[in-house]
Amino acid sequence: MNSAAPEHATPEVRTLAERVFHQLQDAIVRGELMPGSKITEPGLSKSYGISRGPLREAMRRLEAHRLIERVPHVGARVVKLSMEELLELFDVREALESMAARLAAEHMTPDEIAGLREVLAVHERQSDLQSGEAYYQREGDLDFHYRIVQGSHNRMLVTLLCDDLYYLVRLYRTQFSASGTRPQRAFVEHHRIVDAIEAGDAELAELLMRRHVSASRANVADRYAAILEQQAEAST
Amino acid sequence: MNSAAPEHATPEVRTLAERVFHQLQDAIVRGELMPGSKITEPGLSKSYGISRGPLREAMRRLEAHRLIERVPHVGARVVKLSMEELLELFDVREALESMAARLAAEHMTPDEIAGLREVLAVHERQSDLQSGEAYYQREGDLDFHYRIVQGSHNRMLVTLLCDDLYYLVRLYRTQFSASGTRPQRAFVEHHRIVDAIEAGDAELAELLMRRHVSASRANVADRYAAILEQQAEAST
DNA sequence: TTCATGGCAATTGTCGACAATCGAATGATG
DNA sequence: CATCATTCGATTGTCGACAATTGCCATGAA
Repeated sequence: MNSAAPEHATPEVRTLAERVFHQLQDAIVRGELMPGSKITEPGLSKSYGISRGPLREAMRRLEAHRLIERVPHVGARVVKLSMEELLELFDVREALESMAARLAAEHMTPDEIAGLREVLAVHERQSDLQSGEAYYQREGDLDFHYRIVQGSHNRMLVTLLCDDLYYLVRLYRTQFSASGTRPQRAFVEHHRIVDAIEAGDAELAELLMRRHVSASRANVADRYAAILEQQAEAST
Repeated sequence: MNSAAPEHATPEVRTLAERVFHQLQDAIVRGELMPGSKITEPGLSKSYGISRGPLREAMRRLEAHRLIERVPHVGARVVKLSMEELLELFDVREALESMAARLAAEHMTPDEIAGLREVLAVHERQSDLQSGEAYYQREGDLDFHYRIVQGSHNRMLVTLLCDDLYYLVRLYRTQFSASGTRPQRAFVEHHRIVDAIEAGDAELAELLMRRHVSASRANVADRYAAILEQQAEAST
């Protein structure tokens, strides 16, 4: 019908509910629907031009992916993670992605490793540019982690991380992006992880990924503390 | 305090969809709806005496919890894990629960640790009985893991394991229950994990839990191999 | 026999309307 | 003036009916 929307590589849109689900997912991750804002069924129903049936189904899927929170008879609102919950998310990532790195070192194919190196090469070119850092921090980093998770060849792991948790990560990536020398260090860590995977050193890959995610978590925590302090100063 | 039976008798059933969701969840875990069997909306709608609206919502939630699989315009069927996927599930558990044990050692309160010891005591009394083993293998073990996960005080972790993955684990627990001396060894491992948690030794708790889940995985794999061999013999 | 094809029944997707429930504004009362 | 009960509006939960798509089965030809 009206295919004016910038649909890029839409995965399986065989039904209205699927389409509006992806649209809402994108709207939330891009920040168009701000965290904590309330969303009503009639409102979205009108703005998207569909009935409440498919919309409810889409919202149910968003709830399953933890992008919105619903309470019966009250309504739904876009998820708003507290700093505690954001750090908890990093703990889960640390556990899951270190396991993924271990499995990737054991099961990744040469083709997949080559693709991983290509991602690193792209990052290197991007990081030469000043403006490249923003991209690297925002989406490029996710590409790297995506590939390793998929390289684990563990469907359960892929579903949990790529389908469920990474949308949450993307939601807060812009807010607490890496700072200072963190991007450069992260880039080096990425290289070492790939080296370990290519060498088939599962234990090392696991250890490096664990430290990588842990360092990323610490960076976010530091940045949050800095923001808090700055706000405290400003209010005096 | 409450009995060791994992009857989360707090269904908090404020809506029809919630109720039929829990009913279906129970029916699947108890084996009344066999894995791989197809379920139709009109069928369940009639048998549960509700409209298709709430039923679809319940099925959406079941899909989110990975207890059923749906394909658009075709239908839904109860999930049927292959042995590969079951072992993948154990890998995820190993990563998540070892992290949970580490966090539990750091954050568990004395009260929670006391409750954990009480669970072990119940298990010891049960394992004295011959018939107790069955209980221990089936549900009692889950109690132990439940409490440690909740002791991590990490909401993300609790949701992922208790709300999502443990129902899958329960589905296949009856099929590949522990065998031989495994129950006794598992019991000893449980004790050592609690000791580590009580001592606040996070690293040790993490290591022990990792090995515990890994051993459990190996036991399932062995049992599966034995069953395969047995079937091969019978067919000759 | 085997394969393609057309129609048919069943199931899923979608819609609009009605009923149940909640939150907030309003007014009464100490 | 503060507190509480009540009413009202809006939103969510539920239902039945219609349209779209799928899989099956019979029919016929190579």
